[in-house]
Amino acid sequence: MEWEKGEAIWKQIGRFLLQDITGGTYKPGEKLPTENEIAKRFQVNRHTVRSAIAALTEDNVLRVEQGRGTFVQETVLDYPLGNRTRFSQIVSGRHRLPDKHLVESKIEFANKQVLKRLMLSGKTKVIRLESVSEADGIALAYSVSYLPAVRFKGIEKIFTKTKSLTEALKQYGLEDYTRKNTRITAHMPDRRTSEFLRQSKNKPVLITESVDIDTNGLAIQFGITHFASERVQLFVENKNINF
Amino acid sequence: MEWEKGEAIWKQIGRFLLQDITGGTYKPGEKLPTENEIAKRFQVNRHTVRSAIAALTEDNVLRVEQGRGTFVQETVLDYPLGNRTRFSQIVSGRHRLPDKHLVESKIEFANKQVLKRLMLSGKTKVIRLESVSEADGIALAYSVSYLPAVRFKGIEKIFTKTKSLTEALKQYGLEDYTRKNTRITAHMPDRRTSEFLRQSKNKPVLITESVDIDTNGLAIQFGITHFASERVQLFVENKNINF
DNA sequence: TAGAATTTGTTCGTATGTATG
DNA sequence: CCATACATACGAACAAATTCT
Repeated sequence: MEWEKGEAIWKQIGRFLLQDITGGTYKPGEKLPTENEIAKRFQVNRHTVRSAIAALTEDNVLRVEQGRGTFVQETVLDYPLGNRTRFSQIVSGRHRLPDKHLVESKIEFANKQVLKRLMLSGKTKVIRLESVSEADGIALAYSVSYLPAVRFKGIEKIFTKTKSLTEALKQYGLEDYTRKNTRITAHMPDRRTSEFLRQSKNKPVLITESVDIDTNGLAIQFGITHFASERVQLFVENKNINF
Repeated sequence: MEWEKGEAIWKQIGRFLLQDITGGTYKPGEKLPTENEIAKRFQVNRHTVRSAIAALTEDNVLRVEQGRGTFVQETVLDYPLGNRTRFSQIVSGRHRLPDKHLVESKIEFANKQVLKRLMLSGKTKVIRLESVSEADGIALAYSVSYLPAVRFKGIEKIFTKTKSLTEALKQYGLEDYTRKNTRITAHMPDRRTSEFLRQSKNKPVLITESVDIDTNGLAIQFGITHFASERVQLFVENKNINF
């Protein structure tokens, strides 16, 4: 291997690695060879390789996990939290192919939390929809939604066909709805969640709880969404309104 | 132990436990006796105790951790993400006593990420402030802030005295500033962070990255805040603006 | 780092009381 | 009076997570 003079070798190695990544030799999420192997390939000391990796880590191209290896950083999806956030629109807007499939649906009595969020009371039946959202076949989120059962009877069938809650709601005459507010927490995933997201048990999930309301202010959906923290970051754009 | 007829035993046990909690026998964050011990105390089967605990967990009074025990749920602080979010105001507004103390401050050259967020370029010096935010003496967040060094020279001294960034900035003639946007992610804490937050290594942290700008649109602060996910939940209130 | 002890989670089975038609 | 369903309560055994040594 010949090195250009006048530029640090680690910088040149960094460029080589970057080419391998952009060229597709190492794909997002994939493990790079060990530092020793890379050092052998370029005929340099391991420390030189580490400098290159450190620079690429700083630039968010690589991610190093002690004891495991070096990985190509997955491109994280910026998920805006607005009052008109629609999953499919966001993903398509990023030139990625959205998909959302139903995992399970059933009708049950609402518990206290669901009742409160849907602004209901008494013994009320709700439809519980579980779904997994993907972009380019990679799982991004696992959601549980609750809708009033009387108003949206049979919505799970339409949801399965259209793969979109927005579309399904249209069939019930709901042309428009907005998000009231969103609560954000972080937790370790339970087994079910980490399996759906195909994400390590040791990586946390970002959880949003939100309520959608129709134009009359009636609650139509209470949703709990578990985002794979590895692949999604939430984003709040603050409108510059001075009160 | 005598049980009232006409009401399930587990419901009565639930009330006893709730009294112990509201009465202060078990304080927020504290561990309850084991299920077996509680069962022995009330002379019932462990399952019966579990029913009572399950109900209190549903009501967000208790929190159960497999292998560790049952704990009194800490009251979580709703932390709104708005363009005028001020830590001290939020905490005082919840009738809790805010405190924010400086851990470390130094001047260094900005790295790429900081340069980009502060909308700067070239080799620029920034002030790096590390601080821990508390409410009633309980750590809620650990923050790292970067400010342009030229403009805010010596701000760490004023910050230490006033314990508030807002106040410190006023001394530099900045009467007002707003938050541009906020990025939210979740990660496992490094050792330093989990020590500052006095939170288990196995509990995630909620991380916000945000930029504050002055009334002229100039970036004045880039901050990375690590919230104890156990004790804080973020909150986005969606303004109901129909475009 | 390997294993024991502790603690909660899950799944059997059994039995009883109560409400419903 | 009977059949059925459901909630309650107990007991035992084992699985899974965590902590400590």
